[in-house]
Amino acid sequence: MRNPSSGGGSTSKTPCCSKVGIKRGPWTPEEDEILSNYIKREGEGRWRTLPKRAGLLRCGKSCRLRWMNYLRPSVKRGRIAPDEEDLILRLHRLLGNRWSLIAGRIPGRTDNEIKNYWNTHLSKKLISQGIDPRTHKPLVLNPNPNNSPEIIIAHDHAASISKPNPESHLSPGLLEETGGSSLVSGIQISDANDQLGQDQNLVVNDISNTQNWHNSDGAMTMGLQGGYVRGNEEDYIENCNEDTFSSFLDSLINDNMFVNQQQQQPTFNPLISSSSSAPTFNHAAIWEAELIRSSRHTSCDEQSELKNINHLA
DNA sequence: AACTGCATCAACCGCGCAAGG
DNA sequence: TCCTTGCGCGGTTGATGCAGT
Repeated sequence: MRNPSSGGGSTSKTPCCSKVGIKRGPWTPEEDEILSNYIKREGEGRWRTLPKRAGLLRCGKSCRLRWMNYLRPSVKRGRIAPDEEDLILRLHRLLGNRWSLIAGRIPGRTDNEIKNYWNTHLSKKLISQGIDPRTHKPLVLNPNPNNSPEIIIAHDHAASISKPNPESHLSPGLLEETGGSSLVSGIQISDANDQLGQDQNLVVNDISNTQNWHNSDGAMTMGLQGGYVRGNEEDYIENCNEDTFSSFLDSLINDNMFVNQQQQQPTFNPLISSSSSAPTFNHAAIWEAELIRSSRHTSCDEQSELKNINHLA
């Protein structure tokens, strides 16, 4: 499948994958059975040593991946249902390419499966609808008269593809608004070329005045206006808990939210807008930071969280 | 039947984070 | 405080199957 010499954790961090004699490529039914039986007997974990203990000529990472994405009893096989697709779309708009978080809210689906489905189906679907799959905002036609029509990414895409500024005091994964317009409403579209550099300076040097955040995927843009005092941000984050966080996220993916917004904004398109009412934005900003912080520690609460979205899934 | 191009998805890769020594 | 180890994540690759010619 791949060149064995090229990879597999060539660094010291994952030496197991570079060992000679480690099998790679597709798993055989026999290997699946060995792995399944072993994990059912001994439980998950200790992936690094699991292959040796189980008698498999695989690296630990490969075993974990196979179990997580295929062999786990809870993994649901088969096509993504329309309601699941809808949920993925909403969650992606909120969370960006945080596939594990998205998968954690769709029972039986794995991050790998959702990621693949997104890349092969949903992103193309959105593009065909004139929506940037990364930002969930409308693609804009480049009015360049010299060339044939060209689709370019809307204003804030520069932020979505740039790396977090290490000097920023925002949490990793958070990026400041670098585009040319406010996105508080989530539906305001601006010229892709306007004043990018100026805004970048604004962000770096005067972040306290920046009114909008969005994450590294540009998926969730949130205003800090409307009375939110940035100095209280840390308090908010420190005092929040997983249950409240879960409730917040659930509220964001709840149908009622979109219904209400449509009532308030007749032209509102839930697929392309990242908007919400101002109070929600304030909370969203807080929770986005918390989301980043907790992104690697949500599994322990996922069961309870899943209960909260059963009505959606 | 043979070939080509495209779509799909399982699996791999490299990186970052957290925990422990 | 530093280093090592283990784990998990998102991005990417490549084998495979299918449709079209």
